[in-house]
Amino acid sequence: MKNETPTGGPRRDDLKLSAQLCFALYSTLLGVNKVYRKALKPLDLTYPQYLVMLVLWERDDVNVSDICAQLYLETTTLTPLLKRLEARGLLQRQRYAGDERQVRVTLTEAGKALRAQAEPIPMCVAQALGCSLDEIVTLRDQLKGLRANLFNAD
Amino acid sequence: MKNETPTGGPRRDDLKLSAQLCFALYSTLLGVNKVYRKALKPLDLTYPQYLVMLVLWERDDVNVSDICAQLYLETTTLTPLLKRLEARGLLQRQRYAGDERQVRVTLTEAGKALRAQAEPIPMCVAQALGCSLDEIVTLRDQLKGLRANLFNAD
DNA sequence: CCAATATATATCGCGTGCGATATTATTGCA
DNA sequence: TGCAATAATATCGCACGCGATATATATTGG
Repeated sequence: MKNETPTGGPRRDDLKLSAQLCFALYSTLLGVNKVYRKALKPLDLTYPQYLVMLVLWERDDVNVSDICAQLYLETTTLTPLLKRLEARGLLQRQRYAGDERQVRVTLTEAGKALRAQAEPIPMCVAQALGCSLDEIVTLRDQLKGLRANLFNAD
Repeated sequence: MKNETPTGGPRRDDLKLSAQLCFALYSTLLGVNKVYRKALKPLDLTYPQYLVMLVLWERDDVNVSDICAQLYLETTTLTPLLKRLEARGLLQRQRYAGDERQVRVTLTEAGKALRAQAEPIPMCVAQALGCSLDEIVTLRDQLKGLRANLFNAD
């Protein structure tokens, strides 16, 4: 027995738990965004914009789909976001000569300089999370597993 | 020693872990939305709209701020969402006679009837999550703790 | 070599999600 | 009582996030 109905599917309570986990994820992320919004206000960056900058600070000169893959986002989302960062002078977008379909994204000096200003962000976030390192690591790894399942579903 | 610097703050690696947890949350939720989008397509509901319907199916005739509190959303987000559901004929919004500031939300017959169509949703989601019950419960409860911290941070 | 196919990015439309602000109703206090 | 403070909801503007679709370039098969 355990968690199976006679036909092998999950029980009714199990289904509720899954829905509860999803809502916990949803509502917790609202809180994450709230904390990042406050922390990023001095930089005038949104959380997704900050994620893009993190990618570029780690490795400059990547194409759009590289960023998409790393951040689990669609080009549909990234193209306008990148254009906004370009308009602010933080990065440049230019067609790649070797393959004119690709657009290479590179940091400007202003984009590189912003990294220094972003230094206190992780500390703000760590303090807001306020939970133990062990818990953070476990949670992170469980979420990675969940994410893999969700993106592979169908 | 352990996880403290001489000044008592978190170490550099700890900060990275917090950021990694936040990104895991962010990207996992993208997957959750993806799964719900597909499951909810026959109902023509978004995930937040579905959450509102769940609230109302559980307890009808609530005011806007009740829903806000339950879903961790601002009225700014809910008002337009509720107006869309009202326009679709799933619910009604009317000022409460006892306190004209409040707006009471009640399900229409169509709104109640939609519940039957929503019955297979939790199963779709449970299958997509594809992890053990124990893990789901643990994750859910850890996230609740995290959420409380995040919403209480400053 | 050239047409069919695949790939990379962009455009459009719509629904969140929230900060700043406005509006109306209620409450509290002098 | 009357007026300031508070509360509940709404409006506006902007940035995601993605499905559907378009466009341009590259690749592949005949």
